[in-house]
Order: sequence, then C-alpha cells, then structure tokens
Amino acid sequence: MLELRHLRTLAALHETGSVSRAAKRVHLTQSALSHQIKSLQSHYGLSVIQRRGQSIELTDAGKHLVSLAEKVLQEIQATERDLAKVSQQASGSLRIALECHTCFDWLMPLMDEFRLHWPDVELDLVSGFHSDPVKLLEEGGADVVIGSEHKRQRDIIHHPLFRFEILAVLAPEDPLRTKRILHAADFADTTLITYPVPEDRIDLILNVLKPAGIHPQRRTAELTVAILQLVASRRGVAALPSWGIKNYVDHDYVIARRIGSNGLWSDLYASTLKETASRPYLRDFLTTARNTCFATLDGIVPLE
Amino acid sequence: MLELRHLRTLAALHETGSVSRAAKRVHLTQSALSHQIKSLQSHYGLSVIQRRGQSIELTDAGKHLVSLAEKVLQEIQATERDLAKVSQQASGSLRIALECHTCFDWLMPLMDEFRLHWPDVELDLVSGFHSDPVKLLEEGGADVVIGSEHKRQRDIIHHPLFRFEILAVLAPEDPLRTKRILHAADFADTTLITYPVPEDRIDLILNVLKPAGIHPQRRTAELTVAILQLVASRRGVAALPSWGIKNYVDHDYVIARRIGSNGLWSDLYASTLKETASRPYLRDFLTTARNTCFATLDGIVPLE
DNA sequence: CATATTTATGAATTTAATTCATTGGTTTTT
DNA sequence: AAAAACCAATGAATTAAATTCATAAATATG
Repeated sequence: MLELRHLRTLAALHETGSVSRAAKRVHLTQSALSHQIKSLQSHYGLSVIQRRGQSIELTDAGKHLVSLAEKVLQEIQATERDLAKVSQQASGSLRIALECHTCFDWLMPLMDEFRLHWPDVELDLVSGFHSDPVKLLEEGGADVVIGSEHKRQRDIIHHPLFRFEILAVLAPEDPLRTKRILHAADFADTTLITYPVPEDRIDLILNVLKPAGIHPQRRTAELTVAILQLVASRRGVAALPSWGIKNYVDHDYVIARRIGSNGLWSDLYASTLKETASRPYLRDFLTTARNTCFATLDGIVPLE
Repeated sequence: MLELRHLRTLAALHETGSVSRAAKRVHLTQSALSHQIKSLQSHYGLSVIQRRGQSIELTDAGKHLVSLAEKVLQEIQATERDLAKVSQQASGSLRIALECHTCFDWLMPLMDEFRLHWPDVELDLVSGFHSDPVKLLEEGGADVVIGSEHKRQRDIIHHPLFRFEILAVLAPEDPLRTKRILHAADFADTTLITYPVPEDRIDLILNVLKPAGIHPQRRTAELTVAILQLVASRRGVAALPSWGIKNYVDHDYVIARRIGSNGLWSDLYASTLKETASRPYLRDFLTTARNTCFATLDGIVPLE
C-alpha cells in the first residue's frame, strides 16, 4: 500500500537524480530506498525508475508519482502550518545569523516566502560578524545560525542543510586558466579576494593553503558581486560556492576551477537550540530551505 | 512522522464517527487505531479527537487533517488511474450483476462517475434474475456480483462493502404502528410486498419468518417506489434497507420499524474472480463504491 | 585494466505497528 | 439502582515490516 514514505522518496529521487543521494536526502541508506522502490514497483506492477548508466531516470509512471508527491507534500506542509495556528504555536521569533555570506543569494527569497506563511513570526537577519555564532544562540542573540559548524554540543542541534563545492574563481584571461585543477601552490603569487572575515573562517585558507604553508595576499569585499568584479578585473582570485557563481561562469564573466583533485567541499548546517528545534515554524523554515535549495541550487549534495 | 495510514484513519473517523467503526472501515482493530491516534496527537502536540460520551468528535485540528486527508486520498486515486493508463491496464469489462434490487439507488450515480474515469472500460449491468450469481462469475457472464453471499470459495473473492439494517415498512395508519419493534408473529396476517425473487433470497423470510413458521401472503413489484406505493396504500408491508426508504420515512409517506430486538441486518459484498480483483479499475470501482456509500447512505456500518 | 561509484539483493536486525487482554467510563436496559 | 452493553484507552506481547549490513553486479573513470 502506498505510503507517504514512498512519495517522499520519489520526490528525493527527482530532486537528486540518484538513489544514493536521495537516500541521504531522506536520511536513509541506499539499500532502504532500493527496497522501497522495488516494493512500490511490484505493488503497481510497473517500473518507476530506470538505470541510466551511473545514475537513474524516472519513467512515465515515476513522473506521475513525483508530481503527486510534490502536490501532496506541499498540501501537508500547508496543513501543518494551519495546525500550528490552531494550537497557537504560530508566533515567536526567528532571527537568523549568517556565517556564509554567499547564502544571502538563496536566503532572501526564502525569507520572503516565509513571511507570507508565518505573518506572526518576527523574522530578522542578525547582521555583523560574530566570533562564536553558537554562543549567539545561547545568549539569545539569534535563533538560527547558518554556517558550517557542526561539532556536537549540549543543547544545540545542527540541522544539516547541504554540501557544496567551493571553486576557485579566475578572470577568463588568468594564466591559471590552462589548469583543470588548482592546487595550493598555484595560489602562492596571487591576491585572494574574500569576504571581510578572519582567516580561520575561510575554508580555502584553513584547509588548503595554511596546511601547505602558503599565505597569499588578501583583499576583502562585502558583496559577492564586488568580489566577482574584482576577480574579473584581474585584481586577484576568489573561492566561492559553485552555485553562487554559476550565472557569472555561464556568461563567461569569470571562470571556475576545482581546488584539489577531490575538490574543496563545505557543509552547511542550520544550528538552533534544542528547544527551538521543535517549533513548527522552525521546522517549516528548514524544510522549505532544503526544498528551495535543492530545487534551485546546482551541484549541491545531501548531507549526513 | 505523518503517514498516509494516519490520513486514512482520519478519513474513516470522519466517515463513521467512532473509533471502532473506523477501525473496521480500514480493516484494523480498535486498539490499533487508538494507538495510531495517540501517536499522531503526540507528534503534533495537540488532540485530534475528543470523547463525546458514547462516540467521538473531531477537534479543529482533526478537521484540518480530515480535509487534508480527503484531498490527498482523492489525488492518489486520480494518480492511480493515470498509472493504469500508463501501463495500459485501463481497459476491460465491468459487467455488474445486482442481487440487491434497492442497490440501484446508489449504483446508478456511481456508474456515471465510473464511466467518466474509465472511458475505455465496458461498463454494463447484467439484468434479470440469476439463481446462482457466483456461477455467473465463473461462466464469464458477469465480472462483479453485488449481493450478500460470502461463503469462502476457491478463486472467488468477496470484497466487503457494508452492513445495513432492514426495516419493516408500514403505512402511517397501519395498526402495527404502535409497536416500536416488530416480531415474526406481527407479520402473520399481513401481505408481504417484495421484489420478484425467490423466498430464499428475502432476508426477512429466510431469517425471521420461516424459522418462526410464519408464511404471510406475498405480492411482488419490480421497483422500490412501486413497493412503497403499495405499502402507503395499505396493500401490505415491506422490508427494505433503511437507507433505501429514508426519504420516504422523513416525509411521512411511510413509517419504518425495527425487526426483532437486535434488528435485521444484512451484509453486502462485491464478489469477483480472483484474477479480476487485481485490475486497477476494479479496485477503483470498489473504493469509490465504499466511499460514496459511506458518505451518502445513512445508517450503514463497516463490515469485517 | 584497475578503480571509483552506483544500484540491486538476500539475510539479519531493528524498529514500529498491530493485536491481545484488560480497564475505566458512558449509556442503556431491566 | 444495578446490570448489561458499548466504547475507547492502555500496557505488554506479538507480529509484521522497514531498514541496515554485507556483498554482488554493473557501469563509468582514469
């Protein structure tokens, strides 16, 4: 018999295009999903997905079920918002602290949508730099911190968002363009253009350059566009999320290169206090965040 | 986590107005449903139903979930029809043999709806009387038999529809009107007005009168309205399903009385061959049949 | 051609749902 | 007013089923 579990899986398959990624998305193993799909297929006597080389493709039947899933899951979310109103859990505050500057890109439209659904929740962005963002939660200065920190800590929950790749961004004429992959040494004589945050908050420096003993010059800019403008005009190179620069790369404004043979990856979490985690509007915020990110951001991968 | 199981239960609770009846409706025990409701309530931190003395009442939250359930379950049904088309299982024949004459009442609109959803299925009513309707299935004369037969038989499946009460129908001026409950003896000097079928197909005779050694006169009519017309004009009494006479009773055209202290009840099944049972359009027919009957027919109770 | 990655599968395990047996309330009956 | 009948709730036992584990098969990738 069909269950929501199946629909959630179908939606994840559609989102991620692979069984193993979908499995992470719904916090199950690849095996579990494979079994699930099998039982679904035998229940309806038709196939839902088809192996397409290394990944998979949805069949016609699968597409029908996916569109059902999307419809149904949205309706459930809407009803759950209604339930929060009924039980008077539809108010409170959601002050978001952003550790990842580029995240403004997807957070802004998300906040607009959130405001529509939760008019009685005080929504705010906590601006400025914070040395210890998790402390901010404990001190009550913010309700969610969006960043890459995820070390286990009492009374704090790190809700996984997604994993993304950080690419080196170069001017199209940069001599390094000939290399398909950049390594630490390639940054030795460059100027690194970053957001105005300490060194230990920049993955490239922390995980690649510092271990290799390389300390390039730095120059900072507040906004992603400003950084890209500097890169394009050959003032230096930057390291930014692949989805944050996609448009600029597609239009040949800049070029992007992988950092290290496996790439430089970063994980994004939304951290809250334990007590905040159970609030309906926070749960809703998280699911819509994940949904919109997986739907709109290219190249991201489920986490956990 | 919410599952379709919960929504199916909610819908059944709404339909039947009681946990134990809802349990039968979804083929589970009362205990299972009670646990299910409890876990649902603790998941959302609010109550869904409230004990209202003998039976139960849905809370505001419960009503929200019920309307979600109805929407979602309909969408699933629609998608399953689409899947049948995709896998080319949307054609075949559905010839219905009716053992219960009064069932025309609900079957007609149901057939109209069915035709809309399954334009490529040959839908027919097998008319006339059949001594052994199950044999009709085996001989290929019909695809479904709607009647009260349900003895286990090889290669035949009896899909339970519902249980209903058969009431004695009297003219408003009938001397028997003073009795709240009629017993076999009360029929001794009456004329029994029935459909034109053999005695052993009339529950009142088979289960009440014959065992008591009472053999009233009989007169037959083809149509329910004709029977009621005869009753109203004092030509005799009839025994008909409570839902079949509700409108006439409500308008005081006739009056209805319980037969025996526990009432005279009859069970309705839709019987098919085993192989027919798995066809998508047959399953769809059955679920819509049950849905519309439980939604529109008063006083019916889930079976099994 | 070896290696990475991805999906499929059978068996074992764990989790969760359901039933069983019983109790506590309500209503109805006598 | 007591008894009977009915209905829902509960905890423990049971059963069922979903998930994981371990592994194989299949398909790119370098």
